[in-house]
Amino acid sequence: MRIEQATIKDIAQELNISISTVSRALKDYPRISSNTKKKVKEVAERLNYRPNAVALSLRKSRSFTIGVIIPDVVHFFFSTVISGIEEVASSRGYNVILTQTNERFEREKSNINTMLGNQIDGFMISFSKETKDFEHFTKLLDRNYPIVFFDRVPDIENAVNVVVDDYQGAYDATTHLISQGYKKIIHLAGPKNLKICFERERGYRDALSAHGITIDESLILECPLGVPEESKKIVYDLFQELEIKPDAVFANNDMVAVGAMMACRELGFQIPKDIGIVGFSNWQICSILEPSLTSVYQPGFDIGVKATEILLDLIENKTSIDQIASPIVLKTELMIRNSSKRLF
Amino acid sequence: MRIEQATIKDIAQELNISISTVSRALKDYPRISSNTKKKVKEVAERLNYRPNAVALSLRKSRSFTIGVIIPDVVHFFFSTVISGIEEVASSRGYNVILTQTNERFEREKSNINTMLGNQIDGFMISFSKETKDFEHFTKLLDRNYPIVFFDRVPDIENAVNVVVDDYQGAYDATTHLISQGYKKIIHLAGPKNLKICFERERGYRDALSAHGITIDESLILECPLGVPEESKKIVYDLFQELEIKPDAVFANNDMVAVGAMMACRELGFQIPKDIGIVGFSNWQICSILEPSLTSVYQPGFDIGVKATEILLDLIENKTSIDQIASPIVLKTELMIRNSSKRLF
DNA sequence: TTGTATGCGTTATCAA
DNA sequence: TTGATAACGCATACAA
Repeated sequence: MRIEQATIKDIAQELNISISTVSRALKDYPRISSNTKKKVKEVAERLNYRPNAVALSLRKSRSFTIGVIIPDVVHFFFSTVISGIEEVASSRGYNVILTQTNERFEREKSNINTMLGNQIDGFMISFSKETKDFEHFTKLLDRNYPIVFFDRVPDIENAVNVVVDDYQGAYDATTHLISQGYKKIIHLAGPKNLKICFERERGYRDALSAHGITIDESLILECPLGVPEESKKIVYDLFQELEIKPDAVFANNDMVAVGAMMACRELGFQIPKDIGIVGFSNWQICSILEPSLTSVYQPGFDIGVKATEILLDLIENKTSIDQIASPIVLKTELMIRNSSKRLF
Repeated sequence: MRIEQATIKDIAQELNISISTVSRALKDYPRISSNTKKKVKEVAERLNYRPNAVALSLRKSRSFTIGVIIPDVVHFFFSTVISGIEEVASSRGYNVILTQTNERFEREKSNINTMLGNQIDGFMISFSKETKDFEHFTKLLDRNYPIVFFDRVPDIENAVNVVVDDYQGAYDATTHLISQGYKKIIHLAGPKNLKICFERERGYRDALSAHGITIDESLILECPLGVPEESKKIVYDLFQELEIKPDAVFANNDMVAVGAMMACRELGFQIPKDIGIVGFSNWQICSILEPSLTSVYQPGFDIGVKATEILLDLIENKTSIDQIASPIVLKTELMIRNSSKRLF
């Protein structure tokens, strides 16, 4: 049933030499005759020998595997991050084990536990929306277990965090709206326990203040689910309520922005003439929508790359936690499109 | 540096009993006194013992890990499939190792090789666009190695394939366009070496024939890249060329359909009045676009679930290849939206 | 230059 | 009911 992989034992038998010689010959140890090396390699080739990674893991207590824990694979941003992770890991000879938590705290904990049993060399974690307690992380960090957090990062000591500059991204987005003459700007916020969302809101607030606009708390609305239907309803209702209508929306993410667009459309407002809209994430859909959606680009792939490089360096002791200036903050970029371009 | 996990040896020492007794107690072997069991479990709990999965793998030549090989993680369809895979695997106690080929044949082969060294219990594969030679698959299949192919499946003996009914989906889509009064229907096809694309084209052709429409080969255009820019240009150029303009587009996927929409918009055609458009995959964007895009829903999550269930059953010898009626074909569903609704 | 023996953590076989 | 030991595949300290 299972494949019969050749082992160094098979090679040794075939050549009537010891397995240690084979082992050494395969790894080009200096003190092995080149003749032996040649013969060993020939047989290895012929038997299609591949080192048994499991045996190696056991021997070295290292598995050359990193564990990735994310809330949801089906999410454009996370999938780009995974892509970056996979790219670096694979090029440096590591495997990637992937699990999703579906935004559940319990699954996050159990996934970590399973992976621990699998001797993985380190974790890359973006935690779930439910996660409010970080003990399962600190327990590992205390024991010096290599973990790099990305995007959804915890505010705890010694954590190595890789994030995008959510604050600056939000600040730029809001400033852009202001510069286009929009004055009464709604913010559709995300769950506040997520630092990223908090930071985006902070950027929004600071941008308003910096431009002398008083912050109107009733214009900051939380969209915990982050789906278009939700934000559509919220925006729709808000517009019905208010006498003086807002003239712009800065959304915590693109899906939420889309909901806002839908609401505006139904209410008969023109975008960007009556209402300006800016999203966050710069998903593929942004350029496809009509009007195209201005959004803050988050370098997902780069986050994956950067975070993985750091993790592997930690694992291979090429660096240590105290040498890393955490958080590592990657730049966002405001992609200005038609949904917010009122002045030319 | 690394975590010091407790082993059965530690438990044995603490209780002054042998490791075999500990091993057996932990697994509730019948002939172990319940007193011993209780003590062992207590200590295990206290030391936070977790069985070392790597040692287990070595011992059993089973890793409880399945390898997933896909072209690209950053792809809505594949990410939904992964989600389904992860769901089933995790609930049945398996890990998922993920690699992407980036549509490269060489990476496909090397990824498979790496995973083989990792003692993974089986493969789930959707092959790359470059893959035209299936020897790396047949070599494994010949040795009875468990593989389940999904979506992009090879036409080889003994392969277990899980696909959606691309033919029927395309047939339904085209029939729908015809029923809405569209007559001159373009097909934006995918690369023909992919069976899924071939099947979609076949469905298109058969639907036309079945309704007495002669197939015009000049209306079948290949969009190998499958990005909006490409199909936009192709459609734009075609419309410039032709005297009698086509009145509908059936696209091989949603992105290609979006390109067609863009072209139509620029050419001043109204959708769905002048031109009807139908895509394939039913991405999230479909309902967000203006007009919303009619598309063929592919049950990605279900594919992942079904394929994984079969793979795990194969691995656990709950079924055998000859008992499986391959291909397993999952139903598509035409999601009719505004881009093709001309009659009411 | 090569061989022997040990151990990584676990299960299974045999013996007690 | 329990214990000693071999084995899974490999790397390596120690011997030769």
